[in-house]
Amino acid sequence: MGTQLGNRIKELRSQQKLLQRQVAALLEMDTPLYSKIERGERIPKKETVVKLAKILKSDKEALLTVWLADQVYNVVKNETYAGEALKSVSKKIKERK
Amino acid sequence: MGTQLGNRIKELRSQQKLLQRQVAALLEMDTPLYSKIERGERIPKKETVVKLAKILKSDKEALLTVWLADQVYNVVKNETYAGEALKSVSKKIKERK
DNA sequence: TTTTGACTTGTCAAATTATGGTAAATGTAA
DNA sequence: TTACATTTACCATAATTTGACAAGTCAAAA
Repeated sequence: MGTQLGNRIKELRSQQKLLQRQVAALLEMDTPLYSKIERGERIPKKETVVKLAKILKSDKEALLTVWLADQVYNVVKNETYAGEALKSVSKKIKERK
Repeated sequence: MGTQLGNRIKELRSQQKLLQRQVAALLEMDTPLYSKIERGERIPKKETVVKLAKILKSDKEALLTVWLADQVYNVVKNETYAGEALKSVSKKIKERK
């Protein structure tokens, strides 16, 4: 399958009428690697997501959120107790200040 | 620091009056490694958690849930948008059947 | 149908991180 | 101190991740 981030940046790239090759160049990576990110075969670094937000004129917070969600999903996707675990982490997170 | 799983198994082990050395032997690992798991310096494999549930006469589901929560927490702990990301993953998880 | 350009696939070496162990240090109770 | 439980420090290896390159597919243009 794909990732939320991959789907989103592909959509944004189309809207901006940019080629993978062009975005890849701005990210200073090669096209195949960028292609893999769009298809969810690779998850980019946080720093790359920040650059992508600028290149694609998108909201940084929104992109970083889906990027993080993709990573969390990877951890829990095949787990029986994913629901309970997520709930418990949400609670713990809220307690931090 | 520490992990939920580490705290829980330490508690269970004390209740059973077992030594780290004994639990480690049953898990077929050495004591320092088991010690690290209790203190949250290492996250054990899923399989190890299942064995631990038997050794410590605990509920398998409960231990696996905290084990998974520890891993999710590791991914999001320093992230600004952790709350939103967790929420989005919870939603996605509920949709799967 | 041949060519062109965008995108994808497969593979690989290098870098990074995880894992599991040994030896030594520390703590603690008798 | 002595004996034993636990922790810390370190290290070698294994597994995973990363970024790159070569070659492939595919669609549209010529």
